[in-house]
Amino acid sequence: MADPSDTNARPGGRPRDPHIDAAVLAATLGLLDEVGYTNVSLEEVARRAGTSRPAIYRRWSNRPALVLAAIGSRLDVPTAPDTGCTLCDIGDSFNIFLAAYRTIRPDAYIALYSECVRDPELQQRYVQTVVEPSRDAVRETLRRAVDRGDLRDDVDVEQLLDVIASLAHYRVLFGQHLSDDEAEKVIETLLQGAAVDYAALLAHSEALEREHFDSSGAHHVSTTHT
Amino acid sequence: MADPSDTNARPGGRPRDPHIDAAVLAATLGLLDEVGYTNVSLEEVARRAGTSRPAIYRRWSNRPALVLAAIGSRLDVPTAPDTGCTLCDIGDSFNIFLAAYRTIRPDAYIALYSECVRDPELQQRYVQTVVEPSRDAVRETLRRAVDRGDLRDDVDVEQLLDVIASLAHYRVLFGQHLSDDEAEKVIETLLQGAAVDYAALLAHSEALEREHFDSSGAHHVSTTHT
Amino acid sequence: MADPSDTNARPGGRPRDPHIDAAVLAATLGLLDEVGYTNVSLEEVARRAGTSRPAIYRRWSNRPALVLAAIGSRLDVPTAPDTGCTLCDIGDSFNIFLAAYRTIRPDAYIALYSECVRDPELQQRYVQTVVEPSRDAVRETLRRAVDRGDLRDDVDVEQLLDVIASLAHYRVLFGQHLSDDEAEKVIETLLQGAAVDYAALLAHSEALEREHFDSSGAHHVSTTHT
Amino acid sequence: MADPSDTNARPGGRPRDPHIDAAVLAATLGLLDEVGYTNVSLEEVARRAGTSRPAIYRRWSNRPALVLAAIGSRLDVPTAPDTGCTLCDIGDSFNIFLAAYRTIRPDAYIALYSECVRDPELQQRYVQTVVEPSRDAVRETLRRAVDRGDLRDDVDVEQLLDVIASLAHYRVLFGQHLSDDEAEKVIETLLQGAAVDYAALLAHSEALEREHFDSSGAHHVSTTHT
DNA sequence: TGCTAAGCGAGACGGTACGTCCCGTCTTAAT
DNA sequence: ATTAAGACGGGACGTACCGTCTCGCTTAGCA
Repeated sequence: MADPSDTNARPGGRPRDPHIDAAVLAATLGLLDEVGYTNVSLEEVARRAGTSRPAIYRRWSNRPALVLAAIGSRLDVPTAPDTGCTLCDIGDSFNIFLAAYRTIRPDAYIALYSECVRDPELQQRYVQTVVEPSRDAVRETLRRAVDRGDLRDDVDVEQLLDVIASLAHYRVLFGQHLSDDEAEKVIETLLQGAAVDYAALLAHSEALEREHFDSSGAHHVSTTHT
Repeated sequence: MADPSDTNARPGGRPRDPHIDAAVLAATLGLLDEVGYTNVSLEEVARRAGTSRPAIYRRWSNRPALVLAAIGSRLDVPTAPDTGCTLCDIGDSFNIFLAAYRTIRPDAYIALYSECVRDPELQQRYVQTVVEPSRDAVRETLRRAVDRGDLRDDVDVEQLLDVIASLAHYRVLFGQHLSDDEAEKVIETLLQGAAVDYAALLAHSEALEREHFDSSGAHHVSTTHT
Repeated sequence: MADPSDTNARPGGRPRDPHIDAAVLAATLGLLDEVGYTNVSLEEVARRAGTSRPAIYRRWSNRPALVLAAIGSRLDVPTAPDTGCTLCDIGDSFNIFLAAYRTIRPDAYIALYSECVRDPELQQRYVQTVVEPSRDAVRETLRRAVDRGDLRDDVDVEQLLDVIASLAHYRVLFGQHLSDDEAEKVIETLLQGAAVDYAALLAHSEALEREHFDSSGAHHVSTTHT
Repeated sequence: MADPSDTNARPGGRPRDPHIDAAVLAATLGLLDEVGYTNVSLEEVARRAGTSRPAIYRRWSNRPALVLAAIGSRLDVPTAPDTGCTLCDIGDSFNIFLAAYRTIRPDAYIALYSECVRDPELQQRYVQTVVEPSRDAVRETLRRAVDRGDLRDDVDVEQLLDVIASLAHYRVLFGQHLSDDEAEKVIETLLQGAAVDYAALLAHSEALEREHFDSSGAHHVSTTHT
């Protein structure tokens, strides 16, 4: 995943110097921390790693691939908490997503991802490296909650995952990290629901739709509601 | 907002040629559509607009500022729907957020934003140009729902907004646009709640916490749960 | 000559601020001394003179015109020495030509002249400002020597002037200023002649020419000489 | 000399494309002929040569270095004539110096040299490329004349060279090329001498000096002369 | 153990685009 | 009417970096 086995189906010839791999990854991370993704130039990485640009290109096909590998080498795999307190565990989900942002400067992810997007394979690797591990952990938490009967068993876990993950990312993206209190409140809303009476809303919606369907063409949509 | 009034509080001096403004914005949008944000070079923009790089720099301080202005000039301000059907209106919220992605290629936003992030002022302008207008429209929808009594009045509208907006962005980001069906399901969860019995969960959580507090120092946290 | 009367046939309107003239010339000379002709930018001149570029252009049509005026304002008109010693006076000629180079850095002249060359009028003004005054002084010296009977009266004074002036310039140009001793030796050669027997050389030359003319076509040019 | 071997003591690395060298030199000469030194922009040279600016900078460190190389590639090395007629050979010296000005537009030399002056190494290369070859040829002519006994053997050949070279340059510089007739007259003066009686002039000068020395302090310099 | 060739390291290349300096001109307001 | 001064449109600069090519050396595997 993080190792440069990309282009490494090598039968014979001179073997690669493994010190270069390590030095390059370290230089990349250092530079990334200091100047941000956009300003990581392979030129400078090579300089710091005491090697040359082609040596890097031989290992990683391009800048995003390199940086992704470097980030992957630093990120550690999160594990799902299991405190017995469903509410606490779910509340902790946000922290799991946010952990990655405490390891690597947040803006790096956006910039990196913005380049990965252009290459399907790279994008997939990004997801596998950065996104999936956290989701796996949270997914387990949610599954457990469903299993315990704490969450409704018709809940689409994957979708709930999306909601939580996206909110975490969104807030980091726009500069306002989610506080624990806010996280708690969001969880409350998600679990309790925002509607006073969802069933009523649904009924009303269906009634309207039916009415609209009946009077097709005519525009006398009566907007009666509670 | 989109016009280059940045540096334009001019008492004397030769006035700017407005044709250049228009030509540059048009060239920028064209290039953006064709090659994506990363490959928009001011060199080429200038070439297509039939002007010079300095003329662009005089109007916009850098590439993200230019592209942001160009995008702003194309994006039109969304308005909140008011069909009388609360569920429909809220369901439409996703579309409002997604509209921006149908006007400009999605990857452009990520790449652009990843550069805006580095400059607080630019970031703010990004938010004002790209993010806020949609949020304003959706906020109105949600407010109206609360006013009607369709949503609980202790709901934090801003937070709900975040949840909806973030999900929309997240899915676009990772390449899987939200279908109408999915949107409907998400709304259902949000409004109805995911928990079987939220009150019970809360009570349990608090019980655990109390217990933990009582036995301070001792680490015999009994993980009793259903 | 030095004053900016170039473009100044002004009947009415707002009068020019004479302080600007002086400030600009001073700024030009200062800059010229510091950074050399090539690096004198009107931008910087205007800045130092506390005025604007158009104000300069209004007075002098371009950079060489300005610098020429500035140099002219510093150069003072040389006068012919008259010590009674013909040899000394002529020897002093070199000093007269070199004086200009001690007032303004030599490389400035070359660079300035290289731009003046492109405009006949400017070139003429350069000659009038920089070249002629010195030549006038030396011409007087030479005339006096002829009048006294110290120089042969079939000597072409203007040509002798060229020889002396050109040597002075040439040596400055190529970085080796003429020492007094060298000057003395050159004068000696010029006055005494380099040939052992000029008449013989002339006769031989004419003989050869005649011979060559006679045997037109045939190539038996006998190279007999002393 | 003319080739860009400046920075080319290369052990490893990709070799330079020699076509670019040739194309750039040709483009430079073409441009030089058309628009003059000052208006030779590396931008345009690169455009015409079908290459890029950095490729030029890699070969020549700056504009004067490039143009000098280009000129050097066109100039051919002059050889000393040896017609047996000393007078003719010497008369031809002017033509040797002027030949360079018939190959490349004269103003280019001034402008080029004015930029070379600022860099000692460049200036030296200018001299080697443009000045020395002609001087070498003429030096040989003069040496031969001395050897033959046609010129006095106490004549400083190098100085005589300076006089001839400087006059040639001076006249070109100031726009009046030396005609053959004028050249002949100058040679006559140089060889025959301008003074009626040089020995007398010298004696008088020395007498004056002695007198001045005797009456040190006292200023009764009697200006007696013939 | 010696030979061959694959593949390595590093240097330099050709080229794109950058952000800036400065030019010469136009415009407005003031005199 | 003409100035002073600000700002404009644009040409060119010198540089950073990209992705690639070339070289000479190292080393594994076959003889």
